[in-house]
Amino acid sequence: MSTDSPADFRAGDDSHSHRYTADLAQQIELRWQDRWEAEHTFEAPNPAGPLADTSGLAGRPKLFVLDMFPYPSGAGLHVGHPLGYIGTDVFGRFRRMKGYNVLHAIGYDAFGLPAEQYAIQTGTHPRVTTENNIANMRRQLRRLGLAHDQRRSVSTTDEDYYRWTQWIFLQVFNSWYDHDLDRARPITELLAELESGRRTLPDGRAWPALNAVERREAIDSYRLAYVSEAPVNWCPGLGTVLANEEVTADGRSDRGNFPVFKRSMRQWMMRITAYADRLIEDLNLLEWSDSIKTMQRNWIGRSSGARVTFDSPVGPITVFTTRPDTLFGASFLVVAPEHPLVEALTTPAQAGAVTAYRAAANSKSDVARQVEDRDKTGVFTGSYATNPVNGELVPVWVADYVLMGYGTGAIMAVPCGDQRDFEFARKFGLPIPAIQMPPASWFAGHGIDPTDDTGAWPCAFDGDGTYINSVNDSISLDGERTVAEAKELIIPWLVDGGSGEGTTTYRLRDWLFARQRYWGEPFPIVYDETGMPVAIPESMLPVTLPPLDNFRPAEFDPNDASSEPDLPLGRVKEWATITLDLGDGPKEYRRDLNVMPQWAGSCWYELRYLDPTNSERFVDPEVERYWMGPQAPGDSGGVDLYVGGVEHAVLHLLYARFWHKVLFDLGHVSSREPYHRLFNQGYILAAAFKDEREVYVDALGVTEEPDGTFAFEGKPVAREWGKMGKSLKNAVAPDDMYNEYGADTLRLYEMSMGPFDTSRPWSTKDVVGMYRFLQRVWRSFVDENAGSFRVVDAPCDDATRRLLHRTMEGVAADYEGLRFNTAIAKLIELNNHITKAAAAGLEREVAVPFVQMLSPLCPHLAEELWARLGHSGSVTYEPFPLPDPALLVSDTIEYPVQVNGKVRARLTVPASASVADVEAAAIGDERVIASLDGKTPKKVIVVPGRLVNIVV
RNA sequence: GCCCGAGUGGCGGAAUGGCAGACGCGGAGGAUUCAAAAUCCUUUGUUCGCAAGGACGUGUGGGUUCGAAUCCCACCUCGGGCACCA
Repeated sequence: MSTDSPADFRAGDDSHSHRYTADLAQQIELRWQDRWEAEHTFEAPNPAGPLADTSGLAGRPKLFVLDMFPYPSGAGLHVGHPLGYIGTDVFGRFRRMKGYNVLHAIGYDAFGLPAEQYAIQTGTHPRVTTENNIANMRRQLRRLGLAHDQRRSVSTTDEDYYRWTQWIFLQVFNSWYDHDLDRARPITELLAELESGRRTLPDGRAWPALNAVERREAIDSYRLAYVSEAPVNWCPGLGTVLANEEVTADGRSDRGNFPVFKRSMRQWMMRITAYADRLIEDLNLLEWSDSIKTMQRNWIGRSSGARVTFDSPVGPITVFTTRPDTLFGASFLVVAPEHPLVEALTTPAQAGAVTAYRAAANSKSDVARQVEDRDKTGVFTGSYATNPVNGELVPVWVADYVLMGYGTGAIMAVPCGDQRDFEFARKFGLPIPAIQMPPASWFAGHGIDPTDDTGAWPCAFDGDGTYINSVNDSISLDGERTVAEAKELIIPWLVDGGSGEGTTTYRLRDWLFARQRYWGEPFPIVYDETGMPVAIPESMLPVTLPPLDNFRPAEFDPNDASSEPDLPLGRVKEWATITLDLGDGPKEYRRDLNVMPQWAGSCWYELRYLDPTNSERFVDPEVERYWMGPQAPGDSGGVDLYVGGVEHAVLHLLYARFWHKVLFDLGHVSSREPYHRLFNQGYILAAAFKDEREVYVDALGVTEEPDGTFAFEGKPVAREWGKMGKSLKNAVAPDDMYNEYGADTLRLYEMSMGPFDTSRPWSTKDVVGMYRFLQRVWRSFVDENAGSFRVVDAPCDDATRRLLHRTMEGVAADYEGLRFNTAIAKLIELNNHITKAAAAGLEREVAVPFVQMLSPLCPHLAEELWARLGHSGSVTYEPFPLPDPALLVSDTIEYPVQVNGKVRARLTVPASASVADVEAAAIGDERVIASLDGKTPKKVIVVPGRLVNIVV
């Protein structure tokens, strides 16, 4: 038997000419999709500007629901992609019926590496492939019946769009971070402060004493977007540098899995580190899952501690530590091989060893340093530094377990309290003085007797213990106190003595923003004769991407760390220079030849959805305030519901929050955060099959053998599960599902598979369950043989009415909580009841709310039935049915009666029965008496409305 | 190693302190059909029993409770994130 092949499940023709078949579904669906478009059904009015229609707003609360910005793939959509889109569509449609003005749109994140690589593969210009791919994706999404406002469907590659991406870049470029006010401000205000003398430069130079070039350099050093020579991630395999966030833990590109090398290069950076604290603090304002918040906090990696200065013969060495309370236990220093003082520290006797060690460390990639050798290596420099708490001379070592990129690139080693230092000290025979006495439990846990002789310790001790040996003339930490208490004692002492200060460091680095590729937004920047960047005037935006036939990047050996970036835009000689008059007469300028990373366009797209046709501003402030403004004092504002996969936990979500905060600081938006509520939907997984060469075979061609094994073309293959996609050869196209079952069935199936936030395996053979459900629904309304409408005006019976109203209550709550799978189960139960109860015809009082409840999930079928019920308009804005509270409570209650927790009988009593009545009835029940077997009940628990439990 | 999340029938899942397995797939039996597909009806956790009915059952072991899939502790397995970050 073949598995997962749509052809095997094709709904066949049959003699019932009025049955709900795939063909009928298709007719209905296409008809309603055309009508929605013609009637502009899903266009959401703005409060101002070209999309304004204030009559449509009257009294409606707003809802902005958003899907993560999709990349229009050349392979088209598979059924895994629309899972989130269907969920947001159902929710949006439900809220429309609850009276909301709902903004739901989707656009295209079409710049970037994948689009360029696809173009290279197909030998077609990315402009062409991108447009084709977008057209195909629009077609596929339209066929799903999503209630999107088409007017708002932007693409990052549209000149009207990237003009504003460049404009925002200039806002960032023309801003600086005022740490006193804790917000970004225009660079012009900085200039004014420096000129007036209200602010002085950090290095103490006087502003009037600087020449014009020095002044520009000083200003440039404040900008939120700046060019700097710094270690970057160079990826020859992709021909570009990458942001830290785009490099995996094992030192490879997250796209393409190519090796990445640390190299020093001059590159554009964005000062996201200025926002590190706010990016952490404002997480508290957001409705995001704890796991995503934790991932962001971890990525930013804030740790508080102290900088402590150790004097040395060649000058002070500053170390960063999170445990200044352990200073008395610092028995040596370790500096990174790249530390600037290494050369000076090295004594002639040690020169050979140090030079060799540095060379070896340098030749190893970061990957090798971090992954291959966890075994500690290092060499002594020959020099000693002075521990400020006790004046002891401690040796200074060089070791590659200390990273130049974190803290100060130098550490004080406290081997008794830090496992890495402990291992290092053990290996090189360095002293391990104890400065804390661990609790007895710690010794017991390691099976040794308590001792302050660290020679007996199996590992370092990290925690609260009794401080010992931590005394000098002016301070004592000795005695029982927590780590936090000890830190509070030592930091003021360090400050008083001028040997240290409390400080905070971050793992987060500034965002490397330039890419040496073709398919991206050009920088709106030129360089003059000084080589310093100059902004292109806003009036000249957009800086359009020049046409280029040979847009391929130079091909490098992915392992060639010494290769140099080759900028495709540099090939357009006539574009690379430009004559401009920027106020001092026409001059020739060199253009910036980098392009922006793909993240740029997705950092602000939700704002453009709000006001896509505005040619004056990136978004009208009134429109932004309406859709995204804070809803109450202290509210962050932002998108009401943002749905997407968890893979953007740090990349997109961190960058977009950063840009949004800059725009907020500059007064361009009223919301502090772009995405108020984030919901991570699960993925659709699918079986993938590998043959004996470990190569994936087309899953559609795999058959299941009677013994439960799998075969492809007669040969055995092994099954595994993975995200649906091209690389695993297990993609199922939505187009096939529309053809075999219709879009409503596909929507229903995807929503019924499981909870919205968990991943679930796709199973084409299961789709038929939802198809049968819709056939039964149709059959309830339409006579399959005659084609006549079965809805009658007679009232329904009491049991049906009660079930109907319970369903109204439950389905509404499920939609609101994004529990679409249980909402569907409730609708199926109601329909299963109807098919038995309404044999003579379906009562209108059931039919009307049933269609309304079904419509968010299956809008096409619902519209069709709604029309047959006699309505001329769409069901989209009909109020969602409200249950009658009186019908939600019943006259009688059935109590299960347990004896010692096991159900032994059932008891039906009037709802008005008192606890005592229920208890008496339970004890008197003959089945209960039989179960008691003559024993006397010790206790009888009656939970009103739930059950009775008798304890013997 | 550290931090999250999850383990329930043959399968996807429901129940978040109160009748375990809603709903769907698959299986079994039946209706329809010349036959099949499709569709419809009945049934379907395991096990003992002719039956009535009983026993067992939510990864494992313990605990709290009248009562635990649900809460607590320990462990096992799987998935995700971070990882020489001082």
